[in-house]
Amino acid sequence: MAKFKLDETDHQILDMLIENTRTPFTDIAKKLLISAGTVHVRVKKMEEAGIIIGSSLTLDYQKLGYAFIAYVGVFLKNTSQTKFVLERINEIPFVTVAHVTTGKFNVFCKVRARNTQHAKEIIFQLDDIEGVYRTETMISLEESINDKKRLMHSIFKEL
Amino acid sequence: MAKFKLDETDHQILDMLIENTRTPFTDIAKKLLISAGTVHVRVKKMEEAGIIIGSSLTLDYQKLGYAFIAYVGVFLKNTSQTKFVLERINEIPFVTVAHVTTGKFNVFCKVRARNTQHAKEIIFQLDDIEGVYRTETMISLEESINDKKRLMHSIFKEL
DNA sequence: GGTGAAACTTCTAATAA
DNA sequence: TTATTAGAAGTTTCACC
Repeated sequence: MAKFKLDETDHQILDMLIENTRTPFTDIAKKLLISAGTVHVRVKKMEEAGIIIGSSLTLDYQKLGYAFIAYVGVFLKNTSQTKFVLERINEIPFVTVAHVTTGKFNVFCKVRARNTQHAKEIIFQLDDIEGVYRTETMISLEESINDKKRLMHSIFKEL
Repeated sequence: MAKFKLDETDHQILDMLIENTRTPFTDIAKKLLISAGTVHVRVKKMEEAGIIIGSSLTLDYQKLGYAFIAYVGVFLKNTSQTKFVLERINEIPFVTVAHVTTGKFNVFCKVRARNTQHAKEIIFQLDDIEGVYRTETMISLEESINDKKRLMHSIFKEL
């Protein structure tokens, strides 16, 4: 697919929708001094181009009782087992992200849990996977940045 | 604040909105065999309770030319500098997440970049922060899970 | 490309059950 | 708590710039 070219208007539309996906197109139109129809067409184009993949709610996992975040580095006995281990990892609930990485670890996961005890259970499941040599856990004491909007701004400035 | 109790209907509403925040309440109502007004009231309550913090677009960063993901572990010269270093990290564009952690590293970051060269520039900025002893980079070769919906299902099953 | 208006759909709040 | 309802608001299409 040819690279999609976004202009300033697209950026501003994305900017408002990143903040709140339910921002009415009429509001966006008013702010950008264009018609609501134009906003609609542009959003549709970005969806069709695959720039906008979807939209999702941001929930307060703390309020839901899941405040514990850990990162787990996984060492494999053998790199050839990567695919198999990833499939097993995919089956473990509360492992929310997994990356195959170069560097210290072979695979790198993020775990979201209720508490220490719960996290321990999840990490044991990781350790139990055949082909996993050992794991190394980093517990998050405090989350500091998580700013999709700022990332978009940085990207737009460069584009 | 008292812990908010979500029932099965709330779960299902969240479930549909997590998939697509712009799902019309009328559609949700039809599927759950309740009225759109009820959906509206429940969503509003969950927003007021702070369970729903907001909503955001999912963009294809690959298509935007930002396919490179790295995790960077940061070692500090002195733990007392954590706050200062975090503030500096916050100022670096393309560092999208930072966690204070126990375990191997003092601080742990996620970096989103265009390519290796770009990532190198960002990591140099991390290294240059006063109080940072050294950093250790893990490059993501492949992202494997990232499923908010499955996490929600796991949480709902437990609640 | 964009607009503006029409037709259609959805939201939202008040009322009633 | 939920349903109904009706007016307000938003979306989406399209003929025309």
